[in-house]
Amino acid sequence: MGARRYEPKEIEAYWQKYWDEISLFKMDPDSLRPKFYCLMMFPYPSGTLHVGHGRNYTLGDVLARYKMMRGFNVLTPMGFDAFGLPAENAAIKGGMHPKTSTYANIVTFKRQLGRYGIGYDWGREVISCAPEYYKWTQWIFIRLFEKGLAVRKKAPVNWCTGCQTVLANEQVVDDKCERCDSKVIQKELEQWFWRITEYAEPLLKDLETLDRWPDKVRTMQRNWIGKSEGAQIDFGVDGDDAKIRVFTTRPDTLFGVTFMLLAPEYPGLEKLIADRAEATAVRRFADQVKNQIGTERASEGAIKEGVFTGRHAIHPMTGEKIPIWVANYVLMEYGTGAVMGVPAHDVRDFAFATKYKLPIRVVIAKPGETPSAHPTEAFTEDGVQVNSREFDGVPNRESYGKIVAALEKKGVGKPTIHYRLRDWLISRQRYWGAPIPMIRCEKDGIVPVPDKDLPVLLPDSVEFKPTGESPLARLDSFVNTTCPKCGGPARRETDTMDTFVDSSWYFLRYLSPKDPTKPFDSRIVNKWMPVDQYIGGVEHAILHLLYSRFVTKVLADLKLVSFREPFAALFTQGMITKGGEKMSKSRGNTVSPDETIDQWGADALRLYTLFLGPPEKDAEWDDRAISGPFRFLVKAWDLVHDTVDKIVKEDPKGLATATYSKEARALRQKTHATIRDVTDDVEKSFHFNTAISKLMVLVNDARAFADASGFAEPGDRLAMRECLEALTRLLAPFAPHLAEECFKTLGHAQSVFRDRWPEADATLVKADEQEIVVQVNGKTRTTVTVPAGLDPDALVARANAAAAEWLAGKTIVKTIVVPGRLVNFVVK
RNA sequence: GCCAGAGUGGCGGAAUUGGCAGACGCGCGGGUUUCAAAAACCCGUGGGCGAAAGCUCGUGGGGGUUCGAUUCCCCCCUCUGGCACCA
Repeated sequence: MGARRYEPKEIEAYWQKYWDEISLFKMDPDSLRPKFYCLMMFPYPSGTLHVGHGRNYTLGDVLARYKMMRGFNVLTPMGFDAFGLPAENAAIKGGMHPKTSTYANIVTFKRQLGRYGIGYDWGREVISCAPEYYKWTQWIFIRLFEKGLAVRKKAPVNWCTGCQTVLANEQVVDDKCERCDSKVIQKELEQWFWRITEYAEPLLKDLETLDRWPDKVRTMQRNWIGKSEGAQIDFGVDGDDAKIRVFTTRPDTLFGVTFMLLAPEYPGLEKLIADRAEATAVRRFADQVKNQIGTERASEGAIKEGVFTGRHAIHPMTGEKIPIWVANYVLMEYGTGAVMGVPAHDVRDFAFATKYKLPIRVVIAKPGETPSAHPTEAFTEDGVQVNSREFDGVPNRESYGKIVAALEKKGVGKPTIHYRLRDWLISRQRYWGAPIPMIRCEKDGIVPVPDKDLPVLLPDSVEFKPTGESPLARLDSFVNTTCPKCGGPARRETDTMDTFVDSSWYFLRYLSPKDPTKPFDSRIVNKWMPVDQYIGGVEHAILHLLYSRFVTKVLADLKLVSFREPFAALFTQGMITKGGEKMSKSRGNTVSPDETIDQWGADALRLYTLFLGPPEKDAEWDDRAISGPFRFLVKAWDLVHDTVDKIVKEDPKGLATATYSKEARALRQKTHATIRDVTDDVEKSFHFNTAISKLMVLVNDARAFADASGFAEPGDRLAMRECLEALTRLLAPFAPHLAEECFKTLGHAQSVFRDRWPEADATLVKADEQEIVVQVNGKTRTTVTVPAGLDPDALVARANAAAAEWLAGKTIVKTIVVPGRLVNFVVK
């Protein structure tokens, strides 16, 4: 029986304190070792952690500890995305001031992370709501303003009726607020935007360089940016000097245009209809459509409706008169708000034309076929031009460019690219965020706060009930100021910034968290960035990751950093579910790490979290199943403590020259195969679940060996010692407390994390014997155990003998030999 | 609708380049121990047939390629995620 029982409570606090004392997680700025920047998405400090949150930090901690053992100078910082609505909403409901509750929650989070045995370089902690941090968020805002990338403009914006503030496009899901699920409506407001659209092309193109990001995330970003190539074409208006510019991806269908469509919000609409008999009807229709929201209007299922404006456009190539309609399915947000209607080759236009009995003209046909004069559906495939004058007979892929060239020559069109991406609306009419550092002066207009006056402090005492206007606007002492240019009376901007601004650069601040003179030190940042491994939830696939990439590119263009992508590798972990649902306080299905640690210990919790399944996938939490990993820890502990006295005196130098029994050789083989497998699982795929299962197998095998051996032979003692030395190191990133304790038991004086990860000996990984599958007609009948590397003829002979029962009376037509694997006899 | 990803025992999940399907763990059944229970340990555990040896079916469904398919190809079904009147 074990000399000492495994008691997690007795060892975990000790080692946590010890790691702190030796500054295990402190990055060494002067080290010559290769750097490894291991970053986990910093959390919003809500009430308390649950084990679902814990998965993210556990993964990062395992990686950080592993990389330490591989000889890297590891940077693993942590901080808090501390501005945000939940704290403010709680305060409104009568809770504490957001600042008080946020800092209290941070204390809780840090304590919980500590109990997990998760270590960080806490000396680098950043808290986004601290003035020392948001000073630099404001500083970055001003740099963007100076570059013309932070602009105030009037636009239709998303307004969350629950949060009483505007939202970015990315924060609206199915017409609802991503955060609170309230209805989101459109409002025409003047707001601050960051012009991320200026970077649409590099944001798209550089995705190609991110080969260590999940394809899924790259695809999502690509779709979100939504590039489409086409042409802009100008149509004249009959009896008016107006021009209608359309964007189309199908200039090859130009000769099939039989009507024009305008969005109800089209700016030139009123001028076009003012003197027309149809004006009243058009206005009524447009107003009605404008009042529809989101999916009601803009979804494929929605009914296509429109009205004739009484006006005609002039076809740029044929001079034909084309009726102009207003239609609900034309969106002002995309393209120019005007579309050319080609019913023969666009399903939407076809539906519209059918409904309003508009002409349908086929201009692309399948080669060799005469198109129907009355098509029953839109033909959207490739073909050759017909009814297209000089382009007839040309395949549409070729005519595409030729038609654009012809338009260009006439000065009425040119190739164009459109993106779906919208500018990033960063204003928020709420309190708990970084104030936008701008001043409005009647004389000088919008003026940035001078750098020397930063930060613009967020005042503590404010009545912050949401009214649709920023709470700061009601605080005269905040609003009233003087113009930095003319010294006259001026008013401060009272909106605060979207919290995604705070999180779009925090990974840079970790590198000089206390620097009072600048947001980050370019020299240090250029050395440490990009992040070597970023770990976080897939819910940030677009929002945070796109914004961070954008800000990085802007900083690169400002010559403040020398890299254009912040995260070289990204890992997105899956959710942990309970009862098939996401863990959340409101569902009441959260599992507390504190209680789990009280019952099973931090190492068991970590191990079970990792053992649930591959970390990129969602996983279902089963309270009972943690007993498996716990029992494994007990077995590993007992194995070390039961055998240490018997093996400890052996000199490891004898390892290479000793003689080994068959069993001892098998143990050595298992040890080295496990080193190889666990290393591969960690290194290649983060598949810690299989790594742990292999360690379980090793412990089971080693236990059987220990029970059978009296350790009288030096070979047995050496093989066992080798196994335990490897086991404790391999286990260390996963179960660090237990590993440290066992490492000490084995006689080591320093931390296992200051030791080296074991190396597999390739010659020992190979087993002495192999079990070969013997098949007859592809069906497994038996197996034979043969010496490794037996020549094929001898192998077939052995297999033949073993399968005699199934081969009797048959003729062997063919024999398939896969060395080291199987022999298959094909018989008749 | 379009684009990804997935579908394997009662459950979570394993399976190099196609080569013993179900590793490892939970649960379950039986046993040891105990006055008893818990814990621990040992044995068993995909379905069907069989006393057993063994046979047979089996990785969402249907076809195909192959000596051999969870793996490759075609068609279909279901689920998850993303996009969705994007011109």
